[in-house]
Amino acid sequence: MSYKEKKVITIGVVSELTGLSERQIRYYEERKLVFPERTKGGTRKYSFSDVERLVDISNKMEDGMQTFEIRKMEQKQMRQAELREKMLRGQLNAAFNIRK
Amino acid sequence: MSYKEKKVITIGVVSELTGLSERQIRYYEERKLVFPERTKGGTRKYSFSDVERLVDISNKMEDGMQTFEIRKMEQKQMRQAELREKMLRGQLNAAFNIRK
DNA sequence: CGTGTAAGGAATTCTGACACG
DNA sequence: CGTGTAAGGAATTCTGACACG
Repeated sequence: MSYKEKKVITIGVVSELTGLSERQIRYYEERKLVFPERTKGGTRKYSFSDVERLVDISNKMEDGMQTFEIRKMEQKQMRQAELREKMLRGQLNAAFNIRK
Repeated sequence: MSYKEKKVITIGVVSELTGLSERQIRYYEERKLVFPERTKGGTRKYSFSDVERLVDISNKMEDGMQTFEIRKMEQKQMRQAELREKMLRGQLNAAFNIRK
């Protein structure tokens, strides 16, 4: 796994990197927008990817979007990405695998 | 600056990532082999690059090398890198900048 | 020299709740 | 709904020191 995806950053540092309060960061987790890992002791650990996501969320919140709208939007993008991949696979199969 | 160089990881996580004890990690800092940053409160923060360096140090220690030898070796590599760059610059100057 | 450990304290994080709106 | 805050406790980290070798 790349460094960008590795969950190693504590919430205090994430707060500094994003400009968000720890309260906000925990709340966005409660609303299923970010998914930190935990140490054995229970301390949250985030990735740089999470930090990017949080900055993105922050911008959308400033634009007046609500958390459930953001979540819905991300899910939609997820579904579309899956759809694109599925279609691509289908075309590849059709092209190379004419007969079963 | 790239994610790899950003100092964001606390010593506990570094310990897990490297397999080194916190004691060892702090000692290698004392011996000038790693240079973490600090939070306002004084907590150490490391980069993924530091983690790589620590793994490297760990291997050298297992090979029976002493901390001062490791430091000396790294300094030598540093000097050689500088030298190579200086020579490269000189050649570029000679090629493109014939007259002052 | 390199590392483990117990010690005491400080910084960091956690959760659940009340508040405002 | 989204966020601030005070509260109490637990996890994490820090430093300086003693120990072994």
